[in-house]
Amino acid sequence: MPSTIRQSLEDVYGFLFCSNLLDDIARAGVFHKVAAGQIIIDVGDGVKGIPMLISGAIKVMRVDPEGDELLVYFLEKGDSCAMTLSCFSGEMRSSIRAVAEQDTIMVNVPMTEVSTWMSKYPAWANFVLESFGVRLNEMLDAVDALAFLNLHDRVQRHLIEKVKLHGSTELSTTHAEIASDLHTSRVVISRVLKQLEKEGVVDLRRNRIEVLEF
DNA sequence: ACATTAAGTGATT
DNA sequence: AATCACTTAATGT
Repeated sequence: MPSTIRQSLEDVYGFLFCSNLLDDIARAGVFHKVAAGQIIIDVGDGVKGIPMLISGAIKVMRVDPEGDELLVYFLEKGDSCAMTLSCFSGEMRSSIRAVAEQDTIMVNVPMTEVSTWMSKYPAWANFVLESFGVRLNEMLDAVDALAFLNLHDRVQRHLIEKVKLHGSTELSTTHAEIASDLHTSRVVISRVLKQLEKEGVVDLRRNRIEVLEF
């Protein structure tokens, strides 16, 4: 078991980190297997470390006081989450909700190690800073989409994102779920999807959307 | 066959 | 683009 964990770390992060650091991660990191749909962290939860994805995908979203959600970005294999990095000093609570988009394997690195390795391993410092930057940019993309794109284009973007993420043009999702991701109502998603179907962009069936054009 | 859940649609704001 | 108030279609028991 530990050897397979060490091996998957090697597979995903080996090109970035030396074997000493990989050993440290394997030793100090806490491994989690999360089933699709499961909430990994919720608004208000204490943040105990930074997650590093081994496989699968995680949906990161904002939640309004009524409990309605808005997708911010996805995390994939090799990604880390920047929001948790802002919890460096002191006890800070999560400002986002993270849900497993697929079955996911990840390792959680405790905050204490995150900071000691910053000075010990340049590659680690680089990784942390860079992933912070990438998250920030993805967040700006999400803001842009919200501010500048009409719903039609937002839906299309979202579908393409999902296709890339799942590595398949067959998406098993519902109109209601997309509506929740984009923070709108199911009825308008159904209408937008009907429109996209007329344009030949998608093929619609119950619980299934096939993206034909992207 | 019946109940439940997903999706389609016209009308209204 | 949102909401209401249905209708229709697909699926599970």
